[in-house]
Amino acid sequence: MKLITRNTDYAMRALCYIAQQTKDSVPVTEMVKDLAIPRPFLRKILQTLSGEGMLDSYRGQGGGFSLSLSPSKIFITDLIKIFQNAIQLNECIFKKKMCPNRKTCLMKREMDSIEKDVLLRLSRISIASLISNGNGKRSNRERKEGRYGEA
Amino acid sequence: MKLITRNTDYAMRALCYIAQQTKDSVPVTEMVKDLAIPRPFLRKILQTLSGEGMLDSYRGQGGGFSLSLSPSKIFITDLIKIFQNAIQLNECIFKKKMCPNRKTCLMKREMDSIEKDVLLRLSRISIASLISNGNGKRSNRERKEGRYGEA
DNA sequence: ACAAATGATACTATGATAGTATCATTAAAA
DNA sequence: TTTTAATGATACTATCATAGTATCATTTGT
Ligand code: FES
Ligand code: FES
Repeated sequence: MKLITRNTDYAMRALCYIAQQTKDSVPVTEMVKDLAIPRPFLRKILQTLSGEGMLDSYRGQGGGFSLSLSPSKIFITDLIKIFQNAIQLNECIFKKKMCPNRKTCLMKREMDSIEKDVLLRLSRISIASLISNGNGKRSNRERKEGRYGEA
Repeated sequence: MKLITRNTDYAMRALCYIAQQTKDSVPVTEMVKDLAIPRPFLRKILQTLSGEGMLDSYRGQGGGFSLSLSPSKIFITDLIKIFQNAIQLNECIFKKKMCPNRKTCLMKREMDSIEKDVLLRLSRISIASLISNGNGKRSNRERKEGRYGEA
């Protein structure tokens, strides 16, 4: 019963890391040093993020990755969508088969409600909200713009 | 991202089913007919429940299973504990390794909080609460009318 | 030219989930 | 007492998601 898988989690942290750098772009080599994530795995994750438009990438020497979006506009739910399968807490096994009445099925109703709650709460966690407090310094960009986490 | 796996779900439904029977004990054969769960799988699940003290079992012809506890004292969290691994929504991957400060780690704090919420809500769902309304086996009338629920 | 980076893509490993399959034992009923 | 219908115990298999690895190609700054 895991809500967050490693690639999602790693992605979060990598994005936090990048957000906190002042450089124009951050290479994997550097992240690996600080984040202790297996290099090929992190590379794959970053490539995916790049493909999904969350990161801009720069090839060649001196290249690396930078955020495409403001840290306050990147939410953990975005990453879940990218890296994890269905956000679906229970599968409603007896679809058409036998549940007497899906509209009144308490099991389904409760699960749906819990799921809604979870997603709502997750959808409030942004990169900005994570780096704005305790998890490290704020970026220059944030400091300049006076942004404090939160959407 | 699944909160409830099949064995937990099947267990819930089987328990609901048993709770609704008037007989002293319900055999697997009968449950399989109505619940459309693969027989050997359901058998395994019920054996586990029996071993865990959720069901009493009666061997031999005319045997079967009956609830050991009142339906209002069987909660979905009990079943999750029995059938699923750790209830742990995120794994806190960077344990002692690198998280600047575990006490202030926002990621961890948020996840812990969400997890607590989910468990609280799940801990309120009992067999009794599920059978009190529309759920569980189809009534004789429904069976006669050939109604197969569905939304 | 070389070194340092990403892009693309295919492959492998592990573990959890979701089952199946058998044989042994018990107990009611014929 | 034999048959039959049930559970007990236990081992096996299949599938899928997660969690990675491994290579080669391409780009780009020095
Ligand atoms: S089982 Fe899916 S709606 Fe009741
Ligand atoms: S990463 Fe586990 S506490 Fe911050």
